[in-house]
Amino acid sequence: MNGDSFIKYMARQSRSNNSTRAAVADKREAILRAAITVFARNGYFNSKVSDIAGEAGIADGTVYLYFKSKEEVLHSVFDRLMEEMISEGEKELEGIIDADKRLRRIAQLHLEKLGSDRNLAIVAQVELRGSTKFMEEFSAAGFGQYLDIIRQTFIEGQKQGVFRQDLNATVCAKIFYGALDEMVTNWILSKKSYALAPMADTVMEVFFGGVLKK
Amino acid sequence: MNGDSFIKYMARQSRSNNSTRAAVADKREAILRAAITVFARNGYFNSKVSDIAGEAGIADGTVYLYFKSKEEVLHSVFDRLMEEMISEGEKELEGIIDADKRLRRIAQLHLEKLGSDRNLAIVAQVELRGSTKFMEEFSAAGFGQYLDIIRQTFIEGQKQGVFRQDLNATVCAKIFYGALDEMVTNWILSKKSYALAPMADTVMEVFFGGVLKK
DNA sequence: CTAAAATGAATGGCGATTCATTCATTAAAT
DNA sequence: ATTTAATGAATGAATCGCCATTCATTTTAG
Repeated sequence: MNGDSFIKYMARQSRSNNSTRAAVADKREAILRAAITVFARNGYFNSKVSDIAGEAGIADGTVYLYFKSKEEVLHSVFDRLMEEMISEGEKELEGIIDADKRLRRIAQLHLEKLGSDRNLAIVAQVELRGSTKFMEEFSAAGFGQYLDIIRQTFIEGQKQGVFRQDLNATVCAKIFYGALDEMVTNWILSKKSYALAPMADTVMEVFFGGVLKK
Repeated sequence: MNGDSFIKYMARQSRSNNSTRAAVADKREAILRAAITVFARNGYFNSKVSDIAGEAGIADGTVYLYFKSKEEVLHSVFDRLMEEMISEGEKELEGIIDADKRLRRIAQLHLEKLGSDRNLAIVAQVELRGSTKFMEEFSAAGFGQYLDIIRQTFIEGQKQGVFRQDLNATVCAKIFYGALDEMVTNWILSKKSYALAPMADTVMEVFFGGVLKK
């Protein structure tokens, strides 16, 4: 009748396969994925909880069995993203000693991560900045931590003697992050479809060598 | 009784002093200023029209005599800002020939403009990005134009032989803009109060020369 | 059969927008 | 000059639709 039936049927099927704990995690996961899709499409404030539920193939009320409020859903999206970016980053960087190589790897990972999920990128770029309230919470938490990793890496590079010592590490970290961030923003806005990750090379080229002819 | 009387009295006074046209412009202006203050404090979606009216010292309904809707108020804020940045920029750049000097001046103007009005900067950085809808409208209009001026300047620099010719002008323009943008974002989020404009120097230093030790 | 999970209709509050009314100002009439 | 009428800007209480959240009922699982 209303077209939901197939989705709902599949949801029941998959639930019945799993242990309770796994099923709970799955459903949370499904709601988060649905939320990312819906938020990316309409923005947080224009998205209805019923949209998220519909996208996830569940009833409106079910969302509230897994999240306290609509706002908590958005929070959870960010929490998980920052957690993933930082932990995946740490693992990837483990073996790399040279600060310049580390920075290059961070740039690649950053663009790979967001370039691999356009909806997630939209939510991250758009909604995270969508309210100063959220920004303040995040600049104090995940985002500040992320920027700090870049800053520390830069300072390391200065100690290693590969980076100019006359430059302020904090500002350089912001320039580095800002450049990457702009690549992502333009990528999500662009009508053309192109790969995001390769742009890391040009960013590093400029960040390391500058644009002036020698 | 309700504390409005003085403000309302002044409003009436000022109306009676001016020609109708000037009075209309003034009131529009007052509403826009109030909106910038309120949007900066609460974000667009959390701001009520009655908040804006209250901040402007007028009745709720009066807002609708000057703007079709709440959304149009936000739009007008952006329209005016982009218009100002581009026209002021063009005027300032008139006498400057060298592309590197032009870019430096653009960076200074950008940070001076937003650094001189924190509330405006908050609305520009946060709300403009706060919905894909707005972003799309603006990347097609004012913002795209702004980025293009930077790109053209870069290409000019390549022709003049001051910038490396092996770099993609579009990407370099984005890096340049992204770096500036990040300075502004961090500035509005920071609890510390510092001057934004001087950071243009460090940005140019890195953008021109890179961070690697020669 | 019992407990847990899911449902979705109903609720309640909020806030953008409207519009009947007020009132200062200006124009017209005497 | 004084009174009267017309104007339209401004008001703010009332409206109306929307949507987050709740909860009585139903379905599923063990």
